[in-house]
Parts: sequence; C-alpha cells; structure tokens
Amino acid sequence: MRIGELAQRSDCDVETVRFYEREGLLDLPAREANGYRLYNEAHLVQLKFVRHCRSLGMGLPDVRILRSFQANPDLACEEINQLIDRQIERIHQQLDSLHLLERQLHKLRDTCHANRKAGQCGIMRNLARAAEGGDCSCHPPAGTN
Amino acid sequence: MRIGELAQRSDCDVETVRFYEREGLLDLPAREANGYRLYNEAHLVQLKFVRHCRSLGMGLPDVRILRSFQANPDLACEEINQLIDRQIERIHQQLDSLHLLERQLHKLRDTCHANRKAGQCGIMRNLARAAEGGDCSCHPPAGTN
DNA sequence: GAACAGTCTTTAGTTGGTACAGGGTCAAGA
DNA sequence: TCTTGACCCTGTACCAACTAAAGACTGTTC
Repeated sequence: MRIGELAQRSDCDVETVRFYEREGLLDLPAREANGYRLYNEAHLVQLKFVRHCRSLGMGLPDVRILRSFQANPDLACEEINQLIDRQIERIHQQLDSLHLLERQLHKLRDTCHANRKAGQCGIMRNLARAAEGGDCSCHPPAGTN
Repeated sequence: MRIGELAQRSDCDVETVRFYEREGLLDLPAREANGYRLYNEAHLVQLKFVRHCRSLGMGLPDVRILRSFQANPDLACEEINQLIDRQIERIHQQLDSLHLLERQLHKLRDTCHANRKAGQCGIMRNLARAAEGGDCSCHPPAGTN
C-alpha cells in the first residue's frame, strides 16, 4: 500500500508517517519505480504500535526503547516495567500540579462576578497586588487556606 | 537596576527577561551609555505580573490581553472573566484526559509484575495486540470495564 | 490535454523559553 | 599595566512532536 492508505488505516497524518520514518520509528519502506513509498502489513502494525504508545502519553524516545524490546524478545522485561512506572509517576505529578492550578484559578475567578470596569475588577486587582508583592487570592500564604 | 538584578528579584532567568521584551510583554527599558538595559521598579512589577500569570498556566497571548486591560482600566472587565473561565475549562479538559491516561497506564502496568523475558511480558503483549487490531487491557472496549 | 488527487523533498513554523557563540564593559587584584 | 572574572550585548540555534507550505513530479479520469 502507499503512504496515503497506510496513514488512513492507522488514523494518522501522511506527514506524521514521514516524520516517524525520519525519526527511525518505522522500518524504511520499499519504493516503487516512481519513488513512491510502498508499505506492507508489518509497517501498519509498527505504525499502530507507535500511535498506541503515543496515545498513552509516551515520548518518542520511550517508544524507541519499546520497539527495541520487540526486536529482542529475549531481553529481561524489567526495563519495560520501569518505563511504564515512570509514565505513571509523570502523570501523577502533572495531575497534582493541575489540581493546584485549578484551585488557584477558581479562587481568582471568585473575586469578580459582576461586570465592572477593568480597574475595579477583582481579578485584575488580585493579579496586580501579587505583582506588587502583596497577597493574592489565588496564592494565599500558608495557613490562610 | 540592570537586567541581572531585575531577573534575580523576579526569580526569572536573564534570558527570559530579554525574551519577554522581544515578545512585547515588558516596556522597553532605558539604556546606559554602554548599551546596558536600565530598569525601574515599574518594570519589576510588570515582570512579576507576567510571571504570576504564567504560574497560573496562562499563555503569553492571554498575558498580553491582561496587560492591555491594565493599560486601559476603564474597559469592561467581562473579557477578563471570560479569559479566566477559558483557563479553567482548559484545565478541566487536561485533568479529564490525564485521569483517563492514568487508568489506562495502571491497567497496562497490572499485566506484568514478574521479571520475565520481553517476549512474554504482559505489557509488551498488550501493546503488540493493540497494534494488530486486537483488544488491549489499557483501552478495553466499551462495557468491558 | 487538462484538471485534480496523490506523492516527493526540503524547509519553516508552532510554544515558552534555554543555550550557546562571539564579542564588549568594568572593577578588583597582582 | 595586565589579567581575571562577572556581567552585559546581539544573534542564532535548539527542545517535542508534529504541522504546513513551497515547488515539483506522477497517475488517473474525463
């Protein structure tokens, strides 16, 4: 199949396929006489594998590592487990900081509901107060929660 | 004060200050005879304002908008409220997708605890099965939860 | 033969900075 | 006077993971 069909069957952009090829995440395809890339079912499986890993939030270096484990199935899988554990840890940290951010934004939002002039807006006053070194609603000093 | 002091007092990198200047987020400073930038306290407040907004996850275009409201305090603040509401909505969406990701990664992780060969590793087999079009533990078909 | 879809390579843009390279400035110490 | 070291300057390249576009070629269809 050509690149368009491969991309369509893997729900992936044509440009992205070429990008993965450059990044060494897909085996090089054969070429037709006119230079067009020619893929087989194995390429489709490879590409779906990469997309699946990406959908789990893995970076391309990690995907590359997992691909090397596929190529060498006799290696011990401990590194695979650690790799997944690192993803989980990363997600946890992101969740923590996003939860904090959510609280901060809600506190800030609660300082203005009316439709006032910007100079009287509680949100703007909060942001300005913080910039001048004072306390803001979104980042209250410890113990004031 | 010079750029080094400004950066240090705002807990910000010198390069970042110059970057914000290029991006139009800081008023242009005066220059000493030798070309060094010369800042005043107003610049420090501006910079802290920008950093505070960034710490709330806002993008630079949104910070630019808030700065324009500071410059025009007579404008209606409705747009400010909407801007904050957009941040909150964005955070909510990120939280949702991260929660989903977390569940998926935990399910995947649960398929291998032993130290096996990569070819027998439940994680690798799951990822490979998904790439071949089958069901994986991390993305179970609807209703199989 | 002309339109149009598909493909090719190469290059640049995205976000919010970070990191040089290669040079100038200035005060303190030998 | 020379040198060291800290600071500053501009301009450019780099990061992730694509995305888009320029400019050219191929292939099918009417």
